[in-house]
Amino acid sequence: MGIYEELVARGLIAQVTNEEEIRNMINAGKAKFYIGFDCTADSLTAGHFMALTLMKRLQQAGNQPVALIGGGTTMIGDPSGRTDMRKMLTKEDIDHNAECFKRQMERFIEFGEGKAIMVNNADWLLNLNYVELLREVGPCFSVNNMLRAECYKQRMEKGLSFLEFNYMIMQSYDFYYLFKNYGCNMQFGGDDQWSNMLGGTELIRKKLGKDAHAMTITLLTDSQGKKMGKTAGNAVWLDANKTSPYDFYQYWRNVEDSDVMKCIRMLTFLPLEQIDEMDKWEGAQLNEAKEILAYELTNMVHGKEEADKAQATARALFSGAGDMENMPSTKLDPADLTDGRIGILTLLVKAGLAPSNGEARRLVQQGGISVDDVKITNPQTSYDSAALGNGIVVKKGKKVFHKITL
RNA sequence: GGGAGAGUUCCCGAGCGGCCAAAGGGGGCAGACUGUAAAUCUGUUGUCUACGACUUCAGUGGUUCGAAUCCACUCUCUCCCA
Repeated sequence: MGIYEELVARGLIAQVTNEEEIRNMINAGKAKFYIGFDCTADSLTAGHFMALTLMKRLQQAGNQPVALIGGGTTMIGDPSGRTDMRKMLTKEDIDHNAECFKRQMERFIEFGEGKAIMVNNADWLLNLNYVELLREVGPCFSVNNMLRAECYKQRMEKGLSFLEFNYMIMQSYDFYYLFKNYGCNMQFGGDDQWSNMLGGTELIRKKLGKDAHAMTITLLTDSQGKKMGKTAGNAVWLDANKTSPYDFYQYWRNVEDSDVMKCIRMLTFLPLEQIDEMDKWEGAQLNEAKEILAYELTNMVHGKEEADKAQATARALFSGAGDMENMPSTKLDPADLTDGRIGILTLLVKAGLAPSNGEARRLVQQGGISVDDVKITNPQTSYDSAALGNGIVVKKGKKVFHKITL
């Protein structure tokens, strides 16, 4: 089985420009492909994860990845799937973010001589001259066609600024530039990028008379059709400081039944035969599949040691015995105490378990808080430094455990 | 540039000058039930020194005993015409 067939079997491929040619190319390891990453934050998210694994799979098959940091395009803002404008970042921020991205990417793909390369489109986009650019690529774009593109259609009612309208042109120019200067012959991206990517292949065809290819990855959505990789609107980060390995593990441990196998298939590197076997599992047995999913992904992102720790901690917390060492914890400052005591509400806020005092109060009153396995219902409850000295375990709801020490 | 309309809490979306911290839905959080699942039912969802107090309805200023509601100007967005 070639890599292309494997990608199909894993359900990763959404759309391709020319199936025959792409299959031959990537199966033979002849593709030099790029994936663009807009660097709006200083860490990649679980949403980028699939793109990273895809780069890895293709690299393993002998293809050469080009990781494109969108230092230039980030300054425009991709309108696909958005209603708000992105805020413009400074050059320093973008450089910093790009550095962070690269470090994270190195866990997945190998950079270096003859291996993967990283480029930043700020290097060529920022110095473009408006009139020159218009004359160079302007004639190759049909406004009529662009307006028909799905990503703009959705925005025709909500409003679309000229700035954002140009995003497709910038992305197309990237592909054209990479094709010409780096011999990059293929682009990958999320399925929502399809029209932007076609803009690039069209531009290359019109300017150079050559064929370039594009392929989109199925977006990972849950059974409700929402993009995965977010909890309550917050991204699940790949940076351990922003989302702890334990939380990362728990995110995947908690996916719905109907999504586990899809995630395992699309995101892990487990052999397909094994996955096909697991497909037969149902009911409570899926819990095992979730554990495998969580472990595999944590292992890939944070390494074996962290994955082991996260798994041990999770097992301990949910089954009652074993290693509780690595649960998320907060160390209080003596200054947080008044007269040597701290109230439960303040404690919850300090530990980040509740955003406000009122929220903390409600949690307590509704019976959502336990301390050292004792349910707390009185908001006046407080703890002294002696109790805190030994460390206490606060449980919020059914799944959130947090250790407090002084 | 001319004309019409809109801006409400995390999101969508009601809102008569006082009974509005603001209906309803979604989402979130918690409780029950469970398998760390889903579905379902219940509670809750501005902040606080919490049977009370304080700050919110794009912004600024005004009218009024009293404004999310009325007036003026500003900003942003949508639609129609150019």
